[in-house]
Amino acid sequence: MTKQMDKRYEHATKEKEIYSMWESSNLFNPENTNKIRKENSLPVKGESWSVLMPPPNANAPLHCGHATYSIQDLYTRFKRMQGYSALYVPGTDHAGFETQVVYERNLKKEGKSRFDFDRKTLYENVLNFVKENSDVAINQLKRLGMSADWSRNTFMLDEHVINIVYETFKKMHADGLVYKDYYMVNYSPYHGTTFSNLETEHKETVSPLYYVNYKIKDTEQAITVATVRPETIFADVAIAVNPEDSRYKNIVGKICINPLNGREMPLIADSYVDPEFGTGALKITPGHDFNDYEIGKKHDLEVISSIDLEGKMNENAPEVCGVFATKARTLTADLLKEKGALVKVDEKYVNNLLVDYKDGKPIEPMLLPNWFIKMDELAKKAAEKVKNDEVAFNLPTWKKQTLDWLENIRDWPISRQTVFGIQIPVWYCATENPNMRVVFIDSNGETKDGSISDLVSQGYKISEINSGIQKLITGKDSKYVLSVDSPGDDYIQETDTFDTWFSSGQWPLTTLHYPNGNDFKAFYPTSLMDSMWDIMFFWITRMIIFGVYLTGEVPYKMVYMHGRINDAQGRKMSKSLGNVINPIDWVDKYGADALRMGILVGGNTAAKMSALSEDKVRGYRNFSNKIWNMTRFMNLMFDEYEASGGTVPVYSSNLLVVEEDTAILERLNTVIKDTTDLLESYRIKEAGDLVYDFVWHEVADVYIEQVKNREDKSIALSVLRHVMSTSFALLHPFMPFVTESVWEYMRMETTLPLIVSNWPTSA
RNA sequence: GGGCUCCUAGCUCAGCUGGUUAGAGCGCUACAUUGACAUUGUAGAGGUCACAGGUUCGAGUCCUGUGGAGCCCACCA
Repeated sequence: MTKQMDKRYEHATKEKEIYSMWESSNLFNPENTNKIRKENSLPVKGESWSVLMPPPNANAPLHCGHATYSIQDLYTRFKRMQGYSALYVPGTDHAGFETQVVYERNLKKEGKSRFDFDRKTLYENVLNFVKENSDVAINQLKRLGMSADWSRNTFMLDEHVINIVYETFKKMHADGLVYKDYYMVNYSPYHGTTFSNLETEHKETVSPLYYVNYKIKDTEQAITVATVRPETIFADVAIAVNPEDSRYKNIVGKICINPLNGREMPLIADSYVDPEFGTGALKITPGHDFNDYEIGKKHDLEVISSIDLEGKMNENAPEVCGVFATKARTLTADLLKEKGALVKVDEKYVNNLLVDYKDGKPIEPMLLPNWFIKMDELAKKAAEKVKNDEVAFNLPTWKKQTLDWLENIRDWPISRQTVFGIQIPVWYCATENPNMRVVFIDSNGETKDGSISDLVSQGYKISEINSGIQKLITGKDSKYVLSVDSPGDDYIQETDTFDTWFSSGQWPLTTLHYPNGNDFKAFYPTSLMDSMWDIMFFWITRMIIFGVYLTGEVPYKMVYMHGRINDAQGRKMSKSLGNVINPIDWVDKYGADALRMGILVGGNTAAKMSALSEDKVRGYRNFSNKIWNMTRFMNLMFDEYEASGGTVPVYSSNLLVVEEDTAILERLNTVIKDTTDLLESYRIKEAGDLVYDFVWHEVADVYIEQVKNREDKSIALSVLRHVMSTSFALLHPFMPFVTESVWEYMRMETTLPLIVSNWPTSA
């Protein structure tokens, strides 16, 4: 008699027990599982198989999207059972900017801001903030059943990670791929940092359109220009019209007068200007507009800035100097009106305002010195690999999109003005760069702002400046030394940090300890990369770029793009809709297996979206219970038969089976083959559906009913045990907990846990 | 403006390279339930596969167009 089974499958207690059994037996570690399989005479392939976890934000709870990590776990379990040296490498991210934003919100509640701290203190505070709850994500991932090797857990700010990132930067610098330049960047005065193009959005906004007259020099004529940003007129340097525009042909080449400051500006012709739009005349402000900057370069125009880094008007706009740009807009309009230059205002004009993706706050295009990576050569090499199918994609569209992006790539601005991140390893000598501007908190707690030479002559020591530094602003041509540690007492380190994607783009290298680590040798390139399509360009493509650049190989052989998990009605989950599902709630309620099945089989992970409903998850909870009760019933039959003196032989093909047995065994054989093939071709849903249907509607509904009436119980039970244990093994990657739970009730000779048992093979 | 995807039962979706009476889960209806499971079983209703053309012996599946939904990229002052 085996021990009694509960009437129901109690997922809450079972899942806890099972996971700690796996963990304490070290069954997620490929070296150990290989050893165990060998000891048990199970086949071990020499080959390794690996997948990296896209690092969730360390201290934030998981959202439903993270439940898709089940895909990674599914394949790890599948490959582990097939005898590969299967490794799932976990990790968490510092999520630099994201985390800093959250931290700053907390500061705001305390009535403080980032400006109250020097750089170092602020960094330490944010890091502690992250560390306080750094295991939130990890513990929840364990609840989902992730069989990741936690002994290899990597944090994005681990020392070895930072070192690799530094080495890469040095190599890129040595290869001439790094440069510093003034560049029109997406600057957010609100966040105090720049954003990459990928991190900005356009938001439809009603903005008044102002029609402004610019007088033409030595005539009574004027040219009218429409603009939504009159405050930038202070920085206007030209007016452009389309060369084909007959209305303006006779005035091209003349000089017009800036209505605010009287600057003499050329009237130029450029085909960029759309004669149909507005008045057909465009003011050119290279200091505050991306397109104008390009036109300005083409026509060799001066770049003037009228807005500073805090979003306030500067000395080039004396009438409104110190006023925030948005406010200055109406003030400037009033000024124009006074001067008789304002023709009319269209109050209902709708345009697309550039904002940041995080808070939707306006972006100010600004000319700032920035560190860049030259992308053309890097992208070209990566594109070649993609073109040659050195990496596979689960859908052809992802290959196409990757190539499109790689072929139209622009240089990558990698400096961010956030504190929480990996500081760029560049140092500036104070004496060689006397004009660098420094903002720092001195030993009296006062914030000082000025050029380094002025501050030194006021008696400040470089050491004092260094310890209280907040921000260093250097020019494009400032002299610098590339170094991780300070090259001397006279040096100040660059305060900019790397874009988070610069470090996470090297995730396959950092987690595996490139270039000399054992894991790098054993597991690179990895086998699978699974991610949602929204970070295709941020992350997936950049990992390819870094991987190819440093190792000559794409860091993974296969990219599986999964879709977004929507609510039951197919709507995107969002706080404002109030339809956000906490995945852990459903793990509590229905079990991790049920949630995993809801994602993996209830929807199609490869589709762009997939709806997740509570009904579905409940349905799969019922399936868990079905599995449990099938096992329970099999045990009751075994007990009864054995109590009457019978013995059930281990199944073998020599058994004298009847027609009913042959039928189910043949089906089992087909199911093994099809499930394996479907999984190998990444058709997860179909594989899961197949086993689900077989277990419930063929084994339980039909075969078990037949067994009830069988006279030859020994044969029937032997076949039943074989069919059940085999199909539960097929189900294990989908529903690891319940299948492992019933495994010990299979009355088999082996005590080997299912997780390291053999993947069934068809006859 | 450029590119892409989707439209199959009340709901959420499968149907891969075209081939028997179009499938699943949930929901619904009726019945059953004295060896496990009511988190159960059996049976059933329900679809002119968005629409219109075309290719084909044959189209949900391929092509063209129309309508609807959505996504990505770029962005007009």
